[in-house]
Amino acid sequence: MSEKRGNIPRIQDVAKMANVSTATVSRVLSFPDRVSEATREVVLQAIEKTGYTINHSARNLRKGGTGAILVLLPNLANSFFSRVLKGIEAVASGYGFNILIADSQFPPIDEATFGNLFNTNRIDGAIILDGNIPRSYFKRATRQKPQLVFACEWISDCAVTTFHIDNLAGAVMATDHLVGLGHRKIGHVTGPTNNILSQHRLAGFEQSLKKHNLPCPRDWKITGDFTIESGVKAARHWLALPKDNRPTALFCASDEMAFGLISELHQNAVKVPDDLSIIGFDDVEFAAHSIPALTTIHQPRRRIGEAAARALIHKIRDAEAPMPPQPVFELELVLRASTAPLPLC
Amino acid sequence: MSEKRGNIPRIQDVAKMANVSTATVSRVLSFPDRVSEATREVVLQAIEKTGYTINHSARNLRKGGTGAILVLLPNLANSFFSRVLKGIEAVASGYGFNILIADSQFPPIDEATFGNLFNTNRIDGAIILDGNIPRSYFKRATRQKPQLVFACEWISDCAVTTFHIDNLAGAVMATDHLVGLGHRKIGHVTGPTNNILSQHRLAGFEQSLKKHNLPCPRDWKITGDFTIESGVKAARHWLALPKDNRPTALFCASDEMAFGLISELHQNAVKVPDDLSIIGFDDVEFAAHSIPALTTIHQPRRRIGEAAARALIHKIRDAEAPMPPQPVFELELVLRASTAPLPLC
DNA sequence: TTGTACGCGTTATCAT
DNA sequence: ATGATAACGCGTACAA
Repeated sequence: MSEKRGNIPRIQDVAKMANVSTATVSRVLSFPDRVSEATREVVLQAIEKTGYTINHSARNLRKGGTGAILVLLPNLANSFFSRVLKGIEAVASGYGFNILIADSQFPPIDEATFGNLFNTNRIDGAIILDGNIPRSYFKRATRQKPQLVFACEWISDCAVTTFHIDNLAGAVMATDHLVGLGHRKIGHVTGPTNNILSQHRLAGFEQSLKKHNLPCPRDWKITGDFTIESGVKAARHWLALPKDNRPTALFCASDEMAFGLISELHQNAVKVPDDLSIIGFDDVEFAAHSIPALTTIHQPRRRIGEAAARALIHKIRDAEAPMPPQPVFELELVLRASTAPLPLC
Repeated sequence: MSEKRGNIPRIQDVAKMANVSTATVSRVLSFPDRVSEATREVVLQAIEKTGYTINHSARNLRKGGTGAILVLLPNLANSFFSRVLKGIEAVASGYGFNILIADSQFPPIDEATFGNLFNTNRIDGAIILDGNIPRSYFKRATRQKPQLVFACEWISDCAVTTFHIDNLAGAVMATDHLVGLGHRKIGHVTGPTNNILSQHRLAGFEQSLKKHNLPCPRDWKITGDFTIESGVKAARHWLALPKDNRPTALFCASDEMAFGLISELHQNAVKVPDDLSIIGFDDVEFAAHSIPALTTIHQPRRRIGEAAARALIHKIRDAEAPMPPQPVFELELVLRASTAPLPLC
């Protein structure tokens, strides 16, 4: 009860109560092994009694770190990312790191804001889930750069560790599925053109079609941007196509777009999957409960977040140490009700 | 270019370059007014040239704060909360605060973890979005308690500022809507029994029925827990009710439950709204694009988050200052396709 | 194994 | 208006 200073207990108070030096208390906290059983016991009790907890500002100042990591994601309101974030949060908080969150797309982040965030004086490292941050942002940032890891998305030709699924393979799986159902006219609703995921998924789509000797006119590749709204627009695009020559199946680069698409088609009395088969990508929560339930490609969002966080913390602790091998994230085709065999007639 | 120490520029480097003392540099940063126009100019240039950025650990240590706020939410993977979080993030980062995120329900937070988080040595304040944190957790926490604000949910009889909509009024709006459509047999799918929101929404539901002299048998109040899965279960409950005496309309305490409900009904060939009208609560993203589009009560999630964050920061800056008046969050009945007039036959 | 003493980078206080 | 300097609380050489 005899602490100084507004009664918030400091390491000194513990030291006094335990009749040891502050150094010993510190050691008990950081390297319990370097302290004798007996004194450790006493110190631990004193900590308990005083209610002492470490002052992170002081520790970080002393150690030259911040104890914080930045998570930069395109859109916090998107449930896909919040799942990844959950994985990150779980491991980061386990290691005692704070999380700094920032949106990069809504609204778009400018260079000044980015520089302000991506700064050794604020964070020890960053997990970036947006592959469209301009390269120049990184170059101009402070000379001393925090550790960096990409997740889900990434910047090509950039020697930075990244954690993501094999998007091309996933797109092949999805397209193969449609082909397997007998569809011959297959279209694709893409993500934003400049997005790396869009590009890989488009490539997978094209690779599958080529493998099966199937054509894909320009008109059947509809540009979207991953959002529900762009799915709605894609539906209008499809509706405007000539009835005798339009896709009987569509591969959407995101579940969200598939939802928008199906919803708008429904407004126009087009039945999924009877009139048109639709497959999505991601397997968000809602895919299992939409009407019709959405066939899609599942990716382990949470595990990706966890892996990225673990790797980043590893880097922060020892920048030189070799990275542990990157896990392979398994993909899974989840069969539900939005795809069906091509009617024979 | 002549900084010491691993070339990360410190306030001293700026001071030297500008030929002033460190104190002056500090003042330029914190109280520009207390410095002459001329020197301010020089210092600003020096800051620019050196690429100096503030060291938050040092500042926080000196100031006796942490620069971080905790956001404790029931489930990060729930899109309702991620929207609120977005509002919080926007204002917190604007004021230079870091955000510490933690899940309180998945998995349930234990007292030790909570105490570890809710600690003046780690955070300056907390925004709690979970009304089911046991009171004892707060009592036992460190004597020095961080500032606290509730949002969305809250603990009753607790003299803590909270930001939330009028849930009872919202429930009345929803139920009145069903009554207005001619429904006389109206049921309710509740949230978890111990949840404050569930209780208020249930109260609103009952109040509206009473006002209209409508009965509500026990069987028509179905206990859920806000999740999609509990909506599915509610559907099975409804299906098991006698066909000649079951609700023709259902008010769901969350959109998620409404989705699960509709999805499961669809599996069983029950048509919404033809066979059963359904209204939700929250107006999450997806409500506008589900099939059928969901009639629901809209609440301004992002604004709630912003208001809570602003209030908390206000408290942190000056604990004694009177709180600004709490904004009134407007509710809105959003009419879509999941509710319809009771058929006359 | 333990204690002493200094420094981490900043800001508040007190001078000037 | 500006400068010198003493804290802030902790970790870690180094000495004992």
